[in-house]
Amino acid sequence: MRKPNPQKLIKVFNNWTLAIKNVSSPHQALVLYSQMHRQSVPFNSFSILFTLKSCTPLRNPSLVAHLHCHILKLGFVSHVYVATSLLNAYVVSCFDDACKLFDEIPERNIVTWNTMITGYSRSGDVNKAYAFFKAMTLRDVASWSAMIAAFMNNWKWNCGLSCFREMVANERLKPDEVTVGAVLSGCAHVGSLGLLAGRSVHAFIAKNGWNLTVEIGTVLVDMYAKCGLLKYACIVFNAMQQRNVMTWTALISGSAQHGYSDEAVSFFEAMQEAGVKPNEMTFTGILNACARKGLVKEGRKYFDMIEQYGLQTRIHHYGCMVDLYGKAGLLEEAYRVIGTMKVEPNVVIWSSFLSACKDHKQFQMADRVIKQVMETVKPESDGGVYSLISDLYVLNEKWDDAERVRKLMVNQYVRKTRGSSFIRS
DNA sequence: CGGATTGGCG
Repeated sequence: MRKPNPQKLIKVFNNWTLAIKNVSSPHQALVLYSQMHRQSVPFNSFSILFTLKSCTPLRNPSLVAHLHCHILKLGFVSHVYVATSLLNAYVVSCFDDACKLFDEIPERNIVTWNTMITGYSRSGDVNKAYAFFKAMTLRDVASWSAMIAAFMNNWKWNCGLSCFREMVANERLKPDEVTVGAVLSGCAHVGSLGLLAGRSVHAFIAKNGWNLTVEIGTVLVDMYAKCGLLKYACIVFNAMQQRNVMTWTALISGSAQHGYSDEAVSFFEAMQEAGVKPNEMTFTGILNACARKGLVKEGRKYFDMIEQYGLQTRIHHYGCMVDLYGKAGLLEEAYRVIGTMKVEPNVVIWSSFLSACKDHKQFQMADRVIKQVMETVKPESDGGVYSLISDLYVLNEKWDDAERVRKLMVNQYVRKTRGSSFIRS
């Protein structure tokens, strides 16, 4: 990896603000920012804006608070752009602080309000987001897109769709790529429930003669694939002029999700032939495909490929492997995978392993992990894994143990979020 | 001289 060199940027631009704008990491931006401070270079709104923007993805509340102090001292809170950018930084790191800041901002504009809609959306309070949306005297395309996304992300996909329809009906508003992107990713999120809506959005795109850009094409492919209409996903995919990793990943993951494992494998191979480099999510998709159909040999090959591509092996990847070996009855292998993990196993991993033990009646294998599972997973945080353990004891005719575990389960009606799909093989 | 905040990472 190349070492960042902020000094060089100053020489290149001979201008602190432009140097900050052109950094490639938040760290570089902060180095330049603190140097400006030390050398008493006067700040302007631009230098603060670029620093904020580059640090926002870090989602570090204390860093944001630190920058907030500087902004207060320099008197830039009254600058709408700076204040809004700061608000956005709080929205993604600490929403409570964002709310406090919003009340203190002396001058707000549409963008400031839009940022709050997204904030409430992210915190799961779609009603509050809608209250803000309604309270606005003027709304632009971004306001509508943010509101639609808020509905979609909070499972109010029918509200999101009627919001989109309302927008389309309004002559003065023109939905753009981001708007339909929000609608379509919402449709994809709810699976086949969103298919009808997704198709109507596709019709909208076609009717208006929009170009099938990479972004639009990818969300369409994702929507159709997640809804189980692989055929339509392929039609869109083939019609696209350009495709990127996300396009391929949408196709692969969608196929895997609906049990089209062989297709997923072919798509993965075709992607490699096309010279597109897979990312971590691509591997989650292809490993998921292998797990569903018991493609052990292929799964192992792809799993090893992750590091060959210089990517990190994430917990999802391990989860797929445990699932793959577990479903195939190779419990010893699954157990070995858990042992080699570089991160702590989570409840998903344990559930997957234990349910494989249950299916294959491998009680002694389950016994090797039960103690550890019960130590790391609290019964109130996940009842599902406790009922699995109890089931295993019952099947093994260890009635006392089964009873002991059952008593630990405080709430048997644990609500579980699950994907919805009517089209499932 | 210039250089701007928001809506979407599948």
